[in-house]
Amino acid sequence: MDRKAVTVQDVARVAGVSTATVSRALSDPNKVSEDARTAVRNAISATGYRLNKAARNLRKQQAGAVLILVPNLGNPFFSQILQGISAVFSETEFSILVSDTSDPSKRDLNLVDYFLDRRIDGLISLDGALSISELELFKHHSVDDRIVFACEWSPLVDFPSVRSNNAMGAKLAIQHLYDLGHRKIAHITGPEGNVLTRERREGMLQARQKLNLPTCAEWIIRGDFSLNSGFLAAQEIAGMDDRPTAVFCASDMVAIGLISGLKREGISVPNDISVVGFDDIEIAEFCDPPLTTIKQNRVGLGRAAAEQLLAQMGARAGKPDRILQLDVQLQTRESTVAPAP
Amino acid sequence: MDRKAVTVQDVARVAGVSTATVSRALSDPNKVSEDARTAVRNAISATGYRLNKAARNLRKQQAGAVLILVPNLGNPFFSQILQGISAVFSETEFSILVSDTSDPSKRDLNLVDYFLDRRIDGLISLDGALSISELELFKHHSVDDRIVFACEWSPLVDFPSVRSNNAMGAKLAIQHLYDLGHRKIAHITGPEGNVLTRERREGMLQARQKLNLPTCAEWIIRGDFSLNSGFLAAQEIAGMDDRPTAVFCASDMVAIGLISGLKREGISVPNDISVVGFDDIEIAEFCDPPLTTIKQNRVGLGRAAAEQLLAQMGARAGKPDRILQLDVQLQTRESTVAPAP
DNA sequence: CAACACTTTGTAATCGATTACATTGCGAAA
DNA sequence: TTTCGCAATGTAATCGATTACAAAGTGTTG
Repeated sequence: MDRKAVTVQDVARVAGVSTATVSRALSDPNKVSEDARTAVRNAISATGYRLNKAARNLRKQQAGAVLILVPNLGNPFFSQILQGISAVFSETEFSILVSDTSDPSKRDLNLVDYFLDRRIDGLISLDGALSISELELFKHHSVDDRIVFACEWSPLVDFPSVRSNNAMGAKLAIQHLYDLGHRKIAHITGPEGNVLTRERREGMLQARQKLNLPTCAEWIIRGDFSLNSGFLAAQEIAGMDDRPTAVFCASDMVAIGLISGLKREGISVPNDISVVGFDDIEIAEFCDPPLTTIKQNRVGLGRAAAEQLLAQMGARAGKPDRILQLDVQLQTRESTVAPAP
Repeated sequence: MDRKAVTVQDVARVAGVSTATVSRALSDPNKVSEDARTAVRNAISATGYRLNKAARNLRKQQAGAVLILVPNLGNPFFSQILQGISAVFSETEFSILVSDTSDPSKRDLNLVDYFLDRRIDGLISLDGALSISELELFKHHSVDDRIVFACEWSPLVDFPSVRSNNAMGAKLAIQHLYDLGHRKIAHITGPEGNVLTRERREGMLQARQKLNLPTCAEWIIRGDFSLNSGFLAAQEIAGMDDRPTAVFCASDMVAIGLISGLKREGISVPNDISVVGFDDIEIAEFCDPPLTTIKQNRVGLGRAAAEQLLAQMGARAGKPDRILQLDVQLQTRESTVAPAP
């Protein structure tokens, strides 16, 4: 195995200084003299010293890690946010732990235990659906200042949060369809209870009202962000007496499933029905037809969340912007055209 | 903040035993008497004791974490493997660290340092393209028995590896096209230097030879697994004098890009050209046309890799199966039909 | 020159769990 | 009865870095 570990003691001996000086040279170089600093530096490379994190963590009462809660790791949407988070933390001392909240084997473990066990110093949750009891435990143990929501968030608490401007996205989508001449616009929602579902639906309803568009209960179709829910919605739409001329979907996956389903029903996109998605996932550009959608900056969202958490863990006085909303853009492609006359 | 931490000392005092007994009651309950065990149990719930991982790790000289190297976190293909890995480790004491190997900020950090710093006890790499110097460092520091490759692997070393049977997948694809009556079959490869590219191409060439299919240098088109490389390949194919009647793609993304590109060239899939993908990503079923492809069990692959690593870290005597190949299946959909007469 | 501030360094306690080693007590074997 | 083995427990050293506190050295000011 490994030869015996090199410790600060060894470095101190070789450098001819005390362990305190070695430690100081490493953590706060201006605290020691020029001479000591170089002596330590030399001794370190001579001995091949490596700092033992476990010892440091024990002494400093910290963990050197943050936990990222992901609703579904297999979903590329979330993993790109993770990518942004990862990019930021890779430049720091912190490691990132990743946990899938849909994992049933972890359901009985309280999240707050991660903090209490000192396994993490902070938490970023991409899952807005944390239980109220969980959230209260966070507050009760005063770790709520080391938590940030990203993408999704919980309406039950006012923890800091980084998110896309979902309402704006919905408005952009409706306005775009309106400008093309559409008046009969349907919406396929996300899963009930999800904050993103709510924001996008509200944004849509507001835009609709402002533009004085006709409404029809039938035109609000429940979905769940998945391909399949879009596919099923197609059948519903095909069977409607008063068919909409355009559909705004709560996600690109829904939109793709919808287009696939409509085709099967003999309905052509965009000739018969225009479709707008939400997210701008990579594949949107290569669909048939290429998908008009609302573009979110996922990697940027992850980065922003990571930076927010770092700022909070740095215990800078005063809470900075608690809610950061990133702009979204309309990405026009070929799935939307003016309605048939 | 937190009230002062409860330690084994406190538990020992309350339970009326020594710290050694408390520790033993926790780690190896049969070592202590029934009485002591219950006394400790009661004292723990009375005091609200939580074990300090940093202290344990320091003393036991371990990290309680494993590192997962992912070539590209934003790619759903990898993130589903990650999901499988996560599911297994969530039932153990180990946390998982995730690192994106495409992250430039980490390029200068030697991976072996993670081991030497005792930040991890094991490593699963989804990236087969680790540098030779990196790999040699692993061996040099004798940590090569705590590493497993998943999905991809490195041909430079014989570390344990869990992978899909890529050659078999290629053969299934070619055989399927052959059975439909295709003889002129093209292939869009993955990026040069990638092991998956090699295995799939070799498998294809072998099947092709066995079936006595005509070859044509033009029909092997270089790609890189991406949507865009498929899209570009479409133009190449459109311009060929002797056009193939079917294309086997090294990934579903390539296939989707290809179909999108062919359409743009006025070539219909599957009527003019049949297309087979590889992976069976979720969206394959909802493409137009739904994609015939080779199905890999990604989550299962992640699980198997995680279990392999656990077995190795458990230092069970004897090395078990060093290379585990998971079967793949042909998933027939509508992008393949008999060639036009 | 004395007094004071400031920088640099060293000594040793500390973080909290684990475990080598020592000790006790009890029953079985001789 | 003595001796041996085994189970249960306790004492204290240990893992390796950090840091409170003390001390020594340097320079400045009145």
